[in-house]
Amino acid sequence: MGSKICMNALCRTTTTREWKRGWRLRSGGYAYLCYTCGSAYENSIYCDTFHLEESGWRECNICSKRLHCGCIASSSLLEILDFGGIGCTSCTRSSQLHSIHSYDISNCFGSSTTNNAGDLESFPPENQVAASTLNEGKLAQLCRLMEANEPNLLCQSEGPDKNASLGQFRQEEIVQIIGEAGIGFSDASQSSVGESKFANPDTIRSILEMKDMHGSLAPSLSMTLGAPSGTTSFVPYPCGVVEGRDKSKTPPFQQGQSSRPILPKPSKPGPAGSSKTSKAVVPELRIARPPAEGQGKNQLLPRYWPRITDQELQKLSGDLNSNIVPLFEKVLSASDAGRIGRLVLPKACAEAYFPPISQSEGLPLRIQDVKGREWTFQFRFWPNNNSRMYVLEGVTPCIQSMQLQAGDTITFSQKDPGGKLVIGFRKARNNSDMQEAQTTALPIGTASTETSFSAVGDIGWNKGGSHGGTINGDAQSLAMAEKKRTRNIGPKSKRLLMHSEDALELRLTWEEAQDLLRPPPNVKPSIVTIEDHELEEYDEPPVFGKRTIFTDRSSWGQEQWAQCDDCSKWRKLPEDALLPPKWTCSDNVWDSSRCSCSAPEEMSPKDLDNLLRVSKDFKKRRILERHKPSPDRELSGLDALASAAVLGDNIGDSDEPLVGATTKHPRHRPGCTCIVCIQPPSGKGKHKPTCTCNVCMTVKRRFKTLMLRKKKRQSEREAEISQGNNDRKDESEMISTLSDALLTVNNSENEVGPNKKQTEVAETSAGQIDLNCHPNREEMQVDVPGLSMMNIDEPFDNYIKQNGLANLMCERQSSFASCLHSQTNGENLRRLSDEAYPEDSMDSNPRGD
DNA sequence: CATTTGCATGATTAT
DNA sequence: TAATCATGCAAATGC
Repeated sequence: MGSKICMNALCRTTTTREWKRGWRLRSGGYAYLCYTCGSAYENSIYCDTFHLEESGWRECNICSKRLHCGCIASSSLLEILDFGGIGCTSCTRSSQLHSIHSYDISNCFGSSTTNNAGDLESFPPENQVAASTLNEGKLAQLCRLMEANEPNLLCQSEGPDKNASLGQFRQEEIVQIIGEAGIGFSDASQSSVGESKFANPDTIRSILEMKDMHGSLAPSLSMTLGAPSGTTSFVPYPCGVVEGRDKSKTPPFQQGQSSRPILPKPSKPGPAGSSKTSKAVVPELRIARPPAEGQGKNQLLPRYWPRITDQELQKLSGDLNSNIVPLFEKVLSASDAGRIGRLVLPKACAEAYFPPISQSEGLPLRIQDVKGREWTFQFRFWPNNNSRMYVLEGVTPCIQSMQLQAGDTITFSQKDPGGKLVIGFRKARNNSDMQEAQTTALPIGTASTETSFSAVGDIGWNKGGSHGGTINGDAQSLAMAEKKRTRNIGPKSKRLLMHSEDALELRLTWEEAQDLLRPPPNVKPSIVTIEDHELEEYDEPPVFGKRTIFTDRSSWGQEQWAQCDDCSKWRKLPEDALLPPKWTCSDNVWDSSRCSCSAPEEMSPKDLDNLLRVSKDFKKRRILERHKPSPDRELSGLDALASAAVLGDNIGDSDEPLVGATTKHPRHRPGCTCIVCIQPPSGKGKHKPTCTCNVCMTVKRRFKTLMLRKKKRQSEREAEISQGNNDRKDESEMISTLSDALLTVNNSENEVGPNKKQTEVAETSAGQIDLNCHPNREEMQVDVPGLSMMNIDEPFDNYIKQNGLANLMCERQSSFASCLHSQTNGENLRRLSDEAYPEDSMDSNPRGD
């Protein structure tokens, strides 16, 4: 299994375990969601828990057919591939047939297991030429398969054992594609060994690199990262004899390997212009490049792979008037960016690219910035658990001059030739931008969510940014954005991102987004029949469609409803209708009597209200199904809380105990804004009812939010009981108003207009309670026009009195929690207290304070 | 008393 | 379970 890295610069989670679903596009892009933050994983193609959805689209990992999964009644049509994802059965079968005709790739390129994979000099010249004629599509497929199996393999020398472990199917597929792509090899691969001598990843890589060497095949890679000859003169600190380094774990270098972005591949050129579409959204993908040569670079975690774009690289090379080889990069932690001035270097990076040091004191390292200025840092290490911890000391001035903060990325490159180290940076974008990127860019296969700056502003210094600390307009806005981002993410970028409000929201919006994927407009699918099932096959990636709602009313059967973009009237559609993003009554080809905005709505306001509510319930059930805890993945406390927030009380109302109530809470650290961490140290005085400290105000606010929700749910229940009774309408409207406001605040990326009905449909992505969010942000949630939180002060006080909680604010956290536990109607409060004071539900305070 | 320094700890991730 | 690394923390040093 390969590891995946979250593309979110502030997350960068690498995982091999958990996945969100996503899309793979023919153009070569992959988009899966980080389980941690909801951003897109990079180089991801497979998923342990890949499963067919009740609707939506999937692409065969082998033939790239686009399958409308909604047509698929049985998963027997698809096979879950060893490496994840799906393949249609016809492909898997044919691939197995094809595999016996495989070419002996290694023979073509020399011994794949003993030669250095990238050594183009070992290739017969005719092969190099031949390779340039490789069918790009096939190679792209090959790339995908390779990365599907093990992205890291593309840059690693792996022995046959490892190769064998990748699974039979996968190997066959690789060979198949190579075989199909092998038109270019045909001359040279005479000795076809039919019995599979499967492609070694190195060999595959060599093919890919040959492909890269020829600009015609990889235009976006034309910016060389190494010596254009294919061999490189760049071997930083090659002697690399360092005490304590485990040489046995360091495979030999792959000579002649030039750094290259591995995937997504450039979009296929084609008449359909799909590549245009993709590029329109994200002009240039930020792809992790396999690391350049260096001692132990094969151990470099992909999270540290440089992600400089070709454009940026070109700019940087131009600025420094030298060929630049990206080495690695690191997202700054709070410690790195703090005043302490120590930048912790990833061990592998330090040992790969920095000079070997034997003394803890290390040595001074002169590093140039992109402006040509020279900085001197102390490169040293600390002994740590029989290992070393490498740090760069004295980075504060540099960090400050670059105006970097935790979450930003610092990059290390090297001039070639010369080997001069170059330091650069990339500012992280703020969260809202990232969210936007999630919902717009991902589904069409562009996986970049990281940064949005121009090539000029990306790597390098802010224009006008100076040592003097004066900030010009651009930098000021940047600084403000950064401030905002920092507030949202917090200084502990990675850890605090866990289960943050934004992440939870992203999970939902992504799931919702899945439901919005539609066939590309004006494209007639070809129909393929597999095992008597007709499948739609599209050459174009899906597009975002219009949101519709489904109802599951037993008396009516399942229905689909859509809202006209012009008149906002709701129109009934066939259950399987798929709408384009923009849809109006005039597009209503199913009901000629209601194909005009002048036609009255089919439903009465009352029915409409019911419809929306039923739809919401339907959605809740679906989400509940999805979030149903499994032995593999139980909801953590915050997951459960988020689900509860989304689903109302469905979870909490059940007799089952809240799964994962003993949630792992992020380790409490300074800067953490959770309710635990913002409280005063224990034993330092009690709070009075009138106390307005952060803790009390937060507790109060959260209590109010809970009360509000409870009231809302209660109203809904009552309404359901007396269905059809208009008595509830006023209250419902009030709730809807609140919901609208919340959605407007929280869900701006959904293009939710002022229309109440429309926003209500989008409910699943809003209204969440997050006990770990910043109090200031919560103000937004309660700042509802006409329904100020102040209005419910009274219920809050009453509740306190009724429940004997007058001492609520006076008690310390533990007594608060236990007090709440003792209340009979405190289901929400119980959750609140469990989350707020996990010490009660955990074995101990991890910090022991 | 503030800051720096060196190391220890433990959360997280990789194997 | 091992490795990594972010950060805590106390001793050392400086002002």
